[in-house]
Amino acid sequence: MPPKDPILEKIVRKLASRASLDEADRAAVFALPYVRRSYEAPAYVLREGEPPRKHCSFVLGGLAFRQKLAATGARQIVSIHMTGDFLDLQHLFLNRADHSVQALSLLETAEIERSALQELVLQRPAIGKAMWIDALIDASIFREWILNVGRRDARARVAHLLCEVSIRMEAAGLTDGSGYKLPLTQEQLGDAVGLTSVHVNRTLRALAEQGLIRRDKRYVHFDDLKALRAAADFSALYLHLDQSATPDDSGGH
Amino acid sequence: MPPKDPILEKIVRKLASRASLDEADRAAVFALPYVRRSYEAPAYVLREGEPPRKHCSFVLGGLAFRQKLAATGARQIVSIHMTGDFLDLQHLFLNRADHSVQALSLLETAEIERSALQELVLQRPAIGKAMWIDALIDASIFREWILNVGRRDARARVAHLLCEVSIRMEAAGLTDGSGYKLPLTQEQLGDAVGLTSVHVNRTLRALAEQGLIRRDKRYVHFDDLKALRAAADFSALYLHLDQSATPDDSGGH
DNA sequence: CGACTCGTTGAGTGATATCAAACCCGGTGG
DNA sequence: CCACCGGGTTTGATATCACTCAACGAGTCG
Repeated sequence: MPPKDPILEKIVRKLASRASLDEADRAAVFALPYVRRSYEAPAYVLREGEPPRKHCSFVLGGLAFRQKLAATGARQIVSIHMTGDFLDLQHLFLNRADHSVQALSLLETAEIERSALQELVLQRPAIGKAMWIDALIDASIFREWILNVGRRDARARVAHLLCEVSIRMEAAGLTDGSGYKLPLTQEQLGDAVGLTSVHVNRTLRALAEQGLIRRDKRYVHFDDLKALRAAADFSALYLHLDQSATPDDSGGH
Repeated sequence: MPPKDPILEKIVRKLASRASLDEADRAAVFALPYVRRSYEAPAYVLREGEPPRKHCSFVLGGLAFRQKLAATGARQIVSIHMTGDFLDLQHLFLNRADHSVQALSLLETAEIERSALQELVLQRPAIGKAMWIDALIDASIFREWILNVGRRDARARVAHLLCEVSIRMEAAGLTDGSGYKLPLTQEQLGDAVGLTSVHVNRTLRALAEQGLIRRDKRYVHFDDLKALRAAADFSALYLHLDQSATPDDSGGH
């Protein structure tokens, strides 16, 4: 067998963690045409209102976020993405982008042809299932964010975001669970939780004073994860982490 | 040909509006086993934390909503559903429910076997595509709600919800565009937009005083839809209505 | 006729926004 | 090496939107 492309290998691994792939599935992924690309920090991957791009991004490294704008000019970040995420699943079968996607740090991607990906998703049940799970988890996170922004106070909101980012980065192998370098400015943090950057600042300070986090510049460290989660009203159920660890293959074939 | 089941016919029509189905696709849908069921107003269709049900609901009539709870007991409604919606797509391939679904009014459904639906979605590309579109539009609405709750003031928030419900009800053939009977109590309205029922009440009054809506008990009437939409910062892009326009039922009759 | 739910209104409070200024720090150019 | 610059952070003072608490009214059901 020829040596496999290491990038497609990553995609295979990701999909295989969500549903069990047979040899034909793997071969189909390895046949996928793609190019590598990188985006500098505030670059747009996709702009609201545009028709979908010819390519779909799979994140190899770096961070990205989705955002929408209100008429007042206020911005709302609606999700954050990292290594291993597909950025375009949310538009895979839609005719127009309802939000923008931007690079948050230097973003490295594999750009896969959209039509080829659509084909795979529709024609290969196991791959389709894996992609469904990915898209559904995204949607679950959206729902949690509605709750976060709609019904929690500032303290819980930012604590919740800190927890989510921490856990997801850990799951993606980007940190251990004890802390990380905040990838967001306080302004962006505010845009993600529906607060002002000023208030985010005060809230972070309060969390630190209460001993829930420790900060050094951009780094946040969690000494008492349990207490932080309690303050955040955080339950990991909505991340459906069980579905990225152990594949179950009901419904496949 | 034997007379077709009128309920499965509805499902076929719905799917056909999203992707073009061939004869085999239609036959597969018509072969779906289902039972009718109805839920009385506050009944749960699905409870947060539970494993998925054996059946998936397709709404034939009435309204339903999704909700999540904060630790404080505060409730957040994260979406509203009506005739023609599938209620369980958001969990179709997940192992645990991350939110609850409840009947908002007398809810009439067709309950389709989950495994059969999974099978259809994965094995039949056209049906899979139609379901993808449905699920992705749900997700798009979630994103808009994050923006609504996170970055708009009370006036715009409730106006936005009024607009969305109006347009979706109109698209589902439940009203004309000029007004409708509010299906939500003010408390529920508040839970949907992240406000108190008291403040919703005042906000509705203000909208009425400004001539943006007219109210008679539970009925709301829109005289100046344009102005209301402006106040709501409403753009229908996120509903992706172009993708539900009833096209192409090739080979149907 | 109670008993209930839903809607309405008022008064007082509080959480978060706004406005404004200073500060910190890494980077750049003189 | 220093001066300056600019983005991000921090802090204070004040304003405001939405919440809380409380009461009452209207409709409905048993």
